[in-house]
Amino acid sequence: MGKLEINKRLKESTLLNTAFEHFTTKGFSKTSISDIVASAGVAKGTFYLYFKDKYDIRNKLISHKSSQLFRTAVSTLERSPDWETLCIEEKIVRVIDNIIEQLNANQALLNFISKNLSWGLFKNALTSPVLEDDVNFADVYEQMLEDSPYMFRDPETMLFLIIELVSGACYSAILYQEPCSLEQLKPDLYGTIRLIIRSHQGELKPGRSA
Amino acid sequence: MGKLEINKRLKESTLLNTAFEHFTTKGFSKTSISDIVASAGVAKGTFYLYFKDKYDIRNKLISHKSSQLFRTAVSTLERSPDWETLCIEEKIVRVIDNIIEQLNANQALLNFISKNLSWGLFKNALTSPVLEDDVNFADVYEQMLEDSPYMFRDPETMLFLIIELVSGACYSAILYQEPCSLEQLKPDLYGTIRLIIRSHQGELKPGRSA
Amino acid sequence: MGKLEINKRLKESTLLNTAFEHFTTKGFSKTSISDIVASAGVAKGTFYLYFKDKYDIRNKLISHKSSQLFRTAVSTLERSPDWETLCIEEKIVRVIDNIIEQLNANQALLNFISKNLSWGLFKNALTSPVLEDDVNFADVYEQMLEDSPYMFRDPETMLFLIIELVSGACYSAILYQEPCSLEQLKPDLYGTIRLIIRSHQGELKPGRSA
Amino acid sequence: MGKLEINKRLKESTLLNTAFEHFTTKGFSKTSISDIVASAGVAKGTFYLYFKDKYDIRNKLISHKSSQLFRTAVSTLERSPDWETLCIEEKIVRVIDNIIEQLNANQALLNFISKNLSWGLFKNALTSPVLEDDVNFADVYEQMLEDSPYMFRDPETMLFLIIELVSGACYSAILYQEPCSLEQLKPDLYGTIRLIIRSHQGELKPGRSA
DNA sequence: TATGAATGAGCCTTCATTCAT
DNA sequence: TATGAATGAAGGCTCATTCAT
Repeated sequence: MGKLEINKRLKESTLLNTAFEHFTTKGFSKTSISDIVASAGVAKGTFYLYFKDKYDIRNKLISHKSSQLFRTAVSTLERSPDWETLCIEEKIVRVIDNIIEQLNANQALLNFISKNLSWGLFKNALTSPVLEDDVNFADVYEQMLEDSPYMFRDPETMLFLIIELVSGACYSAILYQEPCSLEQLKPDLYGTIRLIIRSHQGELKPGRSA
Repeated sequence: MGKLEINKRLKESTLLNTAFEHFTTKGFSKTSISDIVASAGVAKGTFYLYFKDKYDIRNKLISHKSSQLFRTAVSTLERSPDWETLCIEEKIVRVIDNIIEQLNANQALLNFISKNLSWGLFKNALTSPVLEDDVNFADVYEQMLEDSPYMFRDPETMLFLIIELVSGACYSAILYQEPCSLEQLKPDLYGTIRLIIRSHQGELKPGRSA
Repeated sequence: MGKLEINKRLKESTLLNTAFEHFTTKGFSKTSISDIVASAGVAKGTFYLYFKDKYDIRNKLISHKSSQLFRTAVSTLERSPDWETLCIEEKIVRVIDNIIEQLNANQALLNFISKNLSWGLFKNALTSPVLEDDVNFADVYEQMLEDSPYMFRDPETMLFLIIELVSGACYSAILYQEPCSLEQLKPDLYGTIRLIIRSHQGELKPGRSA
Repeated sequence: MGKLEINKRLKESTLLNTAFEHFTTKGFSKTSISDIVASAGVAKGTFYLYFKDKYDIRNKLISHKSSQLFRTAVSTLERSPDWETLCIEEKIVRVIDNIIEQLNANQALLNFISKNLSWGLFKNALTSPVLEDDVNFADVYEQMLEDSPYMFRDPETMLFLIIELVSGACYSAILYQEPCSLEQLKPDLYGTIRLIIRSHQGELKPGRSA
């Protein structure tokens, strides 16, 4: 990678970071391109060399940040000594919990992602990383399913239901303590997630034992 | 209510209707006050006699429309001969189903509501009607709980979980057929709702029988 | 006409005047709306209350200025004691000559009009005045034809040919002395105009004598 | 001409061609340098190695295209068996007619040339070819005059008047059918051209017979 | 000769809001 | 209560040109 190429990566990354700063601080629609480039220390025209428009940078940010949440969760959890021994239900709940805690600690990020996320964009984020080291969560999920001794009916819908539930619930509970605090919500929420998983769980795979 | 009072109500109502038309057609941020007042046939200044600003009319609209969804659902269902005999689980699923079908038939409305709804605004919509004949769903819900022979743990959270799940899932399934069509999603979705309800359902109330 | 109405007329007129100043000084494409409103002493938004865009004000200006050229020519010439006695050929040449002299004296105007004029716009200018007292040259021309004892074949094409010839020729001769000075060109030009007129001139009208 | 020299010519020619494509398709001011270089497949900076700026390439294009019109007309007509026998009046009318038909068949070119042509640039085009095989119309015209048995008063002005007349008239008639279609205009137009020529035509040259 | 990333002034236009009438 | 002319900051975006490589 030549010097010039590195420089370009750097610039794109700077723009993404400063844009994120502004989006989370004062919201997407109140952030202007001028704001972004001023903070990034580049000219306005430069912005348009890297991104088609404001929506483009937003979508790339969401993809990137979502991916990052999963990467952090997975790489943290994989280090727990008991990870490999856990059943899929437990694994999923732990991943969710880890992500929720990340969001709880970074409410600006939660606000930004929730307001701008759609399942389509999200699915995309999980499969096509923006930056090179973004994790591909789809692979991780598939591995979990494979490792499980059980078969699963419609794993995509299962994930979808879980994510929609979690994403709406967290937004409200973390940011507004509505209808209750996150801590109060968690048991119920995780209970519901387990119910969803179990209701999609089928028979033992041939030649496997629980 | 004097003639003048009626006239005012009429004007407010006209503004709400034309604003809704524009918001659902081209979105909130692309609708200008000019658009609204032009369609409503009043002067720009007049708008500000009825609403504080653009956000004000949007919020009132969401409240009103959400309320209307419930009112329509409940008043339709109450006419079914078997309504009174249904258990609460069945009642809730039917209400949800009715609303989902309304939204499926009116996707512009779904789009508008989903993009702009938050639990806080929503709860508000269900308890404090904007226009006089908007139903108070909180009362209906409470009545359902009272009619049920069972006790319920944390009914507000239960409703919250259900609504967050449904709202995210519908948005994606109806508008984008993601991760599957509405018809394909329904069994899973309603199954999950029933799981949530059952997991909150407690003992028989004293002196009641199932 | 109310005070407010007068004020609006005044503002439109001011905008037209300052726009003309800029267009003729530094050209259409190099004049910005900012330039215009700054000189006119109004806010930028105000411009758009009076004109759709830059093209709109340009077209209105051309119409207005073209009309004015004819009005000035005709009203000047009508005051000559011999005007009524002149034949149509002579009248037309005098009108053209008067206009050419106006343009010779106001080369910025010539430059502006020539670069932006098209026959369509021009015909429009001659028939539908922008401001109330703009003359309707079409009426004057028709009157000339009527007053003439001769019939004319295709008078619109005749006028068209004359105007296209004059407009191209003047532009070059006045502004660049190409292929010769205006004074040197005039005999030839007017000779050609007379030829065009005569070639369209037909028989005596019934019951008329030359 | 070395290989390198050829390569340069080729690049210049490619740039001219793609620029022409864009100018005629969407107009001069709406064509950007980016558009041109992208189509030409060269880098932006390269453009400035061949042309001073956007105006430079436009002017060169006009010169080239105008020249081409004449070259095509003359070389076509010279092939007619009767060409040598024609009088100058007839020759000029045929050249004009040929050019008009070329423009009628290529209205984008007409539009581009008319909007950007001035007598100065035009005269330049006819005398100083941009590319090597562009014809020098001035020579052809002079030859015509020489071949004619008649003397001509002020042949440059004569040509000037004809061209200004034709250029304005064609623009309007071909592109807008105003004030009438090209076919309807032609007799009048060519009649006028003949009148102009005849009015410049003088005595027989000494020692010549008609 | 050729490249193309970077520039940044400048463009047109929109629009929520105010206020004199 | 109602009007609608006026505001002017702010917006997103373009593009001719430069210059280090």
